[in-house]
Amino acid sequence: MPPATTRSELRNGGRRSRPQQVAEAIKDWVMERGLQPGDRLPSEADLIERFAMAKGTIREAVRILEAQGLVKSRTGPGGGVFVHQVSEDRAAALLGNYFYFRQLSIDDIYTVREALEPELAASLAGRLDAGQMAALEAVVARYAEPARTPEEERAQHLDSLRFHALLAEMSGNALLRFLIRFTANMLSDVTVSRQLYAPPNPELWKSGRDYQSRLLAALRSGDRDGARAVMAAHMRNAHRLMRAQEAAVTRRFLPEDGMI
Amino acid sequence: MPPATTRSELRNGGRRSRPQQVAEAIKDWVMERGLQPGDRLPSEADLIERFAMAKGTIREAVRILEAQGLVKSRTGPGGGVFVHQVSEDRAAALLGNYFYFRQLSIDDIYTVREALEPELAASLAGRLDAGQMAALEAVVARYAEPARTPEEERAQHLDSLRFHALLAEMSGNALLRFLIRFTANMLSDVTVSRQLYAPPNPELWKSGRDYQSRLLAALRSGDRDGARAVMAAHMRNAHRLMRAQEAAVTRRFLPEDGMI
DNA sequence: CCCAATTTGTTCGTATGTATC
DNA sequence: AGATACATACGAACAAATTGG
Repeated sequence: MPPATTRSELRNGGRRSRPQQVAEAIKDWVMERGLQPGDRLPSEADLIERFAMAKGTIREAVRILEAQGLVKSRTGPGGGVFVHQVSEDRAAALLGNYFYFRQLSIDDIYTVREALEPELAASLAGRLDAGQMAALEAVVARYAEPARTPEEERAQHLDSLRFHALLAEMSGNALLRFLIRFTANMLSDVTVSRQLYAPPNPELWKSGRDYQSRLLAALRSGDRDGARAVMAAHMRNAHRLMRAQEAAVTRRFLPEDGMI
Repeated sequence: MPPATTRSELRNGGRRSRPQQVAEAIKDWVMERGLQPGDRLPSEADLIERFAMAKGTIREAVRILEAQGLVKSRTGPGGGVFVHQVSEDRAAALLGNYFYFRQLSIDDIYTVREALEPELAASLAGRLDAGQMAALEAVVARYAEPARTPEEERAQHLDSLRFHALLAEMSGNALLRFLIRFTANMLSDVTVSRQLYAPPNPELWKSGRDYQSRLLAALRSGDRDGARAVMAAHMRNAHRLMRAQEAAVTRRFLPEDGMI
């Protein structure tokens, strides 16, 4: 943040608009001071004075940061603009926008899942407590019976994606966790909007269930390589089945999370 | 986009500010019409009229979309607000914000790289033309000589990250491409900010070079499994070396007075 | 329950900057 | 160079939300 009443010092490399410059300056200021989520930024009035700019300009700057999920503002006494930790939903939505004009195929997504999911499984082997194992088993129980209609089949498929999301949540690796949940969501967007799901198939259901139970067993017993291998086989199988339904990922902007 | 002069129809789930609602409405409008990059949105004046809102409100809405990389505005005649394809840099920056308060360790990043990079190598085996192979060889040539100073070592390390980024660029899988480049960039951010790089080590240099040349050979000959295996070994080796460096650095910075 | 203070949110009128013809 | 069309910025006033008395 520049000293009071100067609008110089706003490093303007390439014809950036004033709100953009101000947003950058605020971001730098937050970094330099090591501000944490919940910390309050100067009030709008303060910013107007310090940057010597009009209210609208300052507001646009704050909007930029807000759109990126970096700050949050509240009205009223004790209100103001606050540093905010970017939520996972927001980050996923923003990254999803990147792929809006870059059609991803089922193959593209599964190539990444096939690489990441086995590592996740391996990293969790022997590290889950009873509560976590129970939560996983509860999700698996949701498809204890083979689907009889396409709607049930679709619901089970989405449940199995939830299984992977839940597993990811148990990882201590924030990057791996985010990527696995992101890819699973991209995939579930495809199946929902394109109504892309397999017709009821008892044999498929049986093999899927088989993978899940073998995975849970390996996780419980701490069999790292076993968990990895089971998950890898599971992914290859799922990929093969989905490839049959090959379709382009729907073009759709992911909604931002409304409020935290 | 709502019909002219109505501000109803703005689906407001949970207390979103008007600019946010307008931004969402514009986004929906772009989706519904299937607008493409370069297509022009209604002028600011049009938007003011159609949404029946003040200039400032509309401008904040446009800023939100601009901050997300979805639109771009130009002044002057023929100017206006245009649909824009989110750039890779922008997407990477926005995703990077997500990890600002979620410190990633070297281990976290390498776990993902170890999973993804071998798949990239496998997918490219036998699919690169002469020009692409030449480009890769040119980058490798940049560290033809072992580094003699820590600065040279660091420069070579960054060059090798560029090698991976270049390789990623050749993938037809937009998701894999993005993720590999993103992880490589995160890694170089971490190593730079923590000044985390190995001291000159001819043996390390030799093994790194060995991996690269074996990888290029496998890529040229179309040896899919060979490329995957070489890259996997390369990643494991790099991970091991970086982990040692990280441990060394943190040890060096251990406080002498009991502070964290 | 109402009132007052505080802070962000919205509006309008006007002026300036910028690119095209 | 001048006219035109567009975004950009300013400033003052008013509205809404939240907190505390």
